Amino acid sequence: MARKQGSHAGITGPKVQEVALRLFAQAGFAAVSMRQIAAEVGVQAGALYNYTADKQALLFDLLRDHMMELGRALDAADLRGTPPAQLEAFTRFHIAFHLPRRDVVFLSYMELRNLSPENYVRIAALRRGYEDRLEAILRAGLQTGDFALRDPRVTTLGLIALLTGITNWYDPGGRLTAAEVAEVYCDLVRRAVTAGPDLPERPAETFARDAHAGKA
Amino acid sequence: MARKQGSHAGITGPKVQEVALRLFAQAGFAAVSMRQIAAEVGVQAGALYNYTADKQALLFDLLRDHMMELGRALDAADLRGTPPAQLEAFTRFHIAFHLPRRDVVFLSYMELRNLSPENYVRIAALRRGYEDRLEAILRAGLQTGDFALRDPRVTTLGLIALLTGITNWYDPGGRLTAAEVAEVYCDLVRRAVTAGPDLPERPAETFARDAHAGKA
DNA sequence: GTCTATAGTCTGATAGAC
DNA sequence: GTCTATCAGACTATAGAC
Repeated sequence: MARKQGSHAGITGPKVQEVALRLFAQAGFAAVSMRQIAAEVGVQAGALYNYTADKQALLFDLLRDHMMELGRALDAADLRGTPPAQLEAFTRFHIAFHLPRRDVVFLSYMELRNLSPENYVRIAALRRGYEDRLEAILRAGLQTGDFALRDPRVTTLGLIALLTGITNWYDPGGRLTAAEVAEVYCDLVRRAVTAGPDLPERPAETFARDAHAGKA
Repeated sequence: MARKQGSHAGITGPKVQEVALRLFAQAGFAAVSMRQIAAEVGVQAGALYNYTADKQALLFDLLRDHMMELGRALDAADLRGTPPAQLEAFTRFHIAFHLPRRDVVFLSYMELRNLSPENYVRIAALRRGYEDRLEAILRAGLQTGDFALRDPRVTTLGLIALLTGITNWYDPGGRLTAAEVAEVYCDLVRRAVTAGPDLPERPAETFARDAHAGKA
């Protein structure tokens, strides 16, 4: 111990990402200094620049890696069956993926504004791709008549906000297990969009006059 | 014009709050300097300290004023009638109040971590009071049999996340008017919690074993 | 790959003139 | 109530020794 110098590639690199993620999530990107990160990693500030071009690249890499892992995990998930079955599978996938990653989820929403314009566009495109996967399920269910909803795009954004919001309050040591929370939310999501005999009077898609224009 | 000195109480004071809110929301509390705020207000940095004890008091005052105005506005809203009517009124109120205040809503979620512990407790208590108003409506609807849901507390937090999420994507110049968005969300909220003849098999409140313990 | 040292700039907050 | 001037420290990023 007490080694003050030497080569640690393969150890320091991942540790920089880990520490930066934790500190950014706790205090905010702008509030965390490169010296703080270096101190927790166990090196001097200058050494960080062997692993990142600058502070903002550190943030971008964290967000990009998160979004790409999300996409890969969804690809690997089993989202077959009828639209209601797909919706339940998506709901459970979203909760299961996001709940253990509360730090980076918080970062993904809070620190987009600290990305450069080009980097922002890249992250936003990845997010849009994920949203589109849910929207496709909702549209399929409209076609089959399983779902009744006024606007697939807005409903998509609403459901994702509903589900992602869990990460803001969930306490692993709290009253409910993650599985119990997932049950509550599966119910909410399913009932929010399911066509039922009690509510036939409203048109399914009142505001779809420009549904593919890109804007929400 | 070109006046460099003089007394402007009653003008500068509110302007400091305005500018601070806008800059904090745009760039984050930690990323905004007192000099930046002063420059946009049109004074020198030192003059700000006539209006705030320090930078953090500026943030706390913004959040406290917002939460107290929210409470007063809800008190003034017409939330009578059956639980379903109350729920629709709450939904419309929440959207109407939050949509024109996107900056401070964003601040209220993102910058809680930059409050001192005492200040955090005060803001959290105000928020909890607001959440409890919705939870009371849900519990009333469970009693009357109008609503069916598994957990009033979790459902409350879910619905608030759903509704508040609108502020993250809504574009006043976009495809939908605020009134149209409100219709979509009224539908989602109502259907998510309404007891219907199609879904009688699930218990209304499976996880309520500790519903008043304080933790979600 | 990590160290030390440093350049150049910005920070929150205060003091005292007017 | 606002100004100017200033303190003491922190910041990102780089240079060069090892």
